[in-house]
Amino acid sequence: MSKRATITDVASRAGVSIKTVSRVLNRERNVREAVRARVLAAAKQLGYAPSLSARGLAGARSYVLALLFDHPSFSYLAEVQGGALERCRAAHYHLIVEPVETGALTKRTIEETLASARPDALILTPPVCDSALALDAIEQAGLSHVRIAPGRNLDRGPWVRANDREAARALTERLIDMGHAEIAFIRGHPDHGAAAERHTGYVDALGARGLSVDDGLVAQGDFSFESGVAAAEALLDLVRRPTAIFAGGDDIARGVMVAAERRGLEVPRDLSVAGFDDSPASRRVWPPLTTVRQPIRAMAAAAADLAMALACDPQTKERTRSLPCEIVMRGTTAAPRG
Amino acid sequence: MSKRATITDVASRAGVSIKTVSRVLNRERNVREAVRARVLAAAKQLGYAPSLSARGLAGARSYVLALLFDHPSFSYLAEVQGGALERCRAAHYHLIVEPVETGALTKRTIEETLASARPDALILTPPVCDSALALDAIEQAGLSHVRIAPGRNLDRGPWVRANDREAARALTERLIDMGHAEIAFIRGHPDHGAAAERHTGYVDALGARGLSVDDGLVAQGDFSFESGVAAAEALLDLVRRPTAIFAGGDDIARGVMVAAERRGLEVPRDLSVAGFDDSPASRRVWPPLTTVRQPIRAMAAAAADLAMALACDPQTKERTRSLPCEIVMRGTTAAPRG
DNA sequence: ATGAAAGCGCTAACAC
DNA sequence: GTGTTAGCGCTTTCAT
Repeated sequence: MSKRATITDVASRAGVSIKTVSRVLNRERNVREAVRARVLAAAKQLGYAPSLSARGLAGARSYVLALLFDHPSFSYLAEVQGGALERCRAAHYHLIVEPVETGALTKRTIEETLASARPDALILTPPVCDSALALDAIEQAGLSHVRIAPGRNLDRGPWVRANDREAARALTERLIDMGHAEIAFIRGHPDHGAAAERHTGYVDALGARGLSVDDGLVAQGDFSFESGVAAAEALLDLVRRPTAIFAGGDDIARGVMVAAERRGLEVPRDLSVAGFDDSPASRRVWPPLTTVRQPIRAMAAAAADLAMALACDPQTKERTRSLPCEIVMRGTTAAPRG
Repeated sequence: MSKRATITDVASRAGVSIKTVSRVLNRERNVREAVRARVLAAAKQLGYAPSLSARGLAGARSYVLALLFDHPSFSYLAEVQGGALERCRAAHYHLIVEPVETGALTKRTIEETLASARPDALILTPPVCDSALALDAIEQAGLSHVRIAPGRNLDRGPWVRANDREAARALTERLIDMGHAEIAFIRGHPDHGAAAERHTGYVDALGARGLSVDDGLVAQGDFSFESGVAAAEALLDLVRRPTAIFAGGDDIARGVMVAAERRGLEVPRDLSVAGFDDSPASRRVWPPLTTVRQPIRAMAAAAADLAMALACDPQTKERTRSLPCEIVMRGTTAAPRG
């Protein structure tokens, strides 16, 4: 339990003032190379590590990021946290994790749970990042934040998202290239920004391949399994039955598969189905679902980078980032018959 | 970005000194009820939350716990973290998460990653908690710690464990009560403390039910699938073939099931199999494996409690806790034939 | 039962 | 380039 070395110890050992030590540690300019080396050596010998508390108290930065989440799936939590930690480590930042109840979030809750820790910035995951109340409270508390995959309010501060539009376009083009001409699309929840993006990507693809967009082939869902069943039943009743259905979410896609089965249609022989999200369930259906995987870990890493950049310089220009998704072709897609 | 209220603001609003505010906040004695109420009201009106940095700098406690882990499974991480957070929340503590590479752990790494944050205590999960090097480094760094499910060095400080022995005993008794008289046991890795505990529980049960312990029915494994196959093949070759095999770990148990299948034995008709750990894989085999579930979340919660208690008072007497496991009877166990 | 004053270990202005 | 000084917002010790 030996007393920890302080900046003063390092300074006297190196024969300089504490300010110089501070300069070296914070990589400021105006330190001669010889002095820098001397300070670094002294710090190393003493096993010196600057105190987060003292830094946070004295300076403008706390070197702490907070990750807010609301009952995420195990895998989502692990991926997001892993991605953020990876970058925090590299930048000598620490990560505190804070579970929240999105529904119960108030200015007061935010203050109580976060004001004391004073992180340099918050990283918000869905669904917290889509709560206007949370955003209000965070702004009022004077904390900066970066959102991961926000569904709306894209104008309210920095965020990192997957490029849903581009991915939907790419997957649709794959279906077209397989030979499908009648491709239906089931949209996700109308309030969710990504749902619209995905639909736009689908339209992009049809246009790019010279196919006309038939609004009769576009149904509205809400990301739920049930909405998938309902929408698919309507689509499969059409005279010109689609040979492929691209669902804006994996749960919708599972609904489509059930509806197809009820109709006696075999997937993918009689109907190709594609989803979006690569949810764990998408691998546990048969055939395994063709879908789109979001780069969750990379998104979290990018969010941490943005958050730390903003902490250094609130004027940082880059405030948003769209990352490419991965198309995961599995068993539910094939060339149409005949 | 309004300036945050400080203890001085609260003090002047309540018409007392900052020391009195500090007393109220820290629940010290010697404050009149009327004054306490006045301070609390002022704090609430100002939305005051004490600064972690200032507290950590001035006082002996940092109100921060650090959770160390090394590539845990998604579910383990989520459970451990959830359990710890639950208690941190209640006590106004924060949790920082720190991934480590157990193999690469050195005094230097510990210092670099943790000395700066100065948590009041560390919570160590396997396998970090079984690294003597890590324990040395942590002790040298003067940090207190609580280990979750340590496999050895139980004398080196506080820990929380599942009551493996009692659980193994209970499950073995269940097998005996089903009618099994020839129950084999496959031990886990000899270096792992829990492996020995589980075996002891098995022996306890045989004794309690008046059965003799036949060392020929006890095989040595190492927690791996392969060791399960090998051990089971030997056991199933015995003249007096066991009617049940209790494996000291789920992976071993999966090996047993494969070995049984190769012999043309049907589980559970011809052979009952039980595992230990309730790993995700145990639910994904057929039939689903009878096993023992450790109370991971509760263990983490208890570890956080212990850690915070030690932070308040390093002399705290309670330094270890054993929590009961849950026996999970699934499809691999049944009464023996005939 | 309450208050005054002295730091904790840093960073930020400003001096030199 | 480098040093000096003044806090940051608390807890602690010691008065009263």
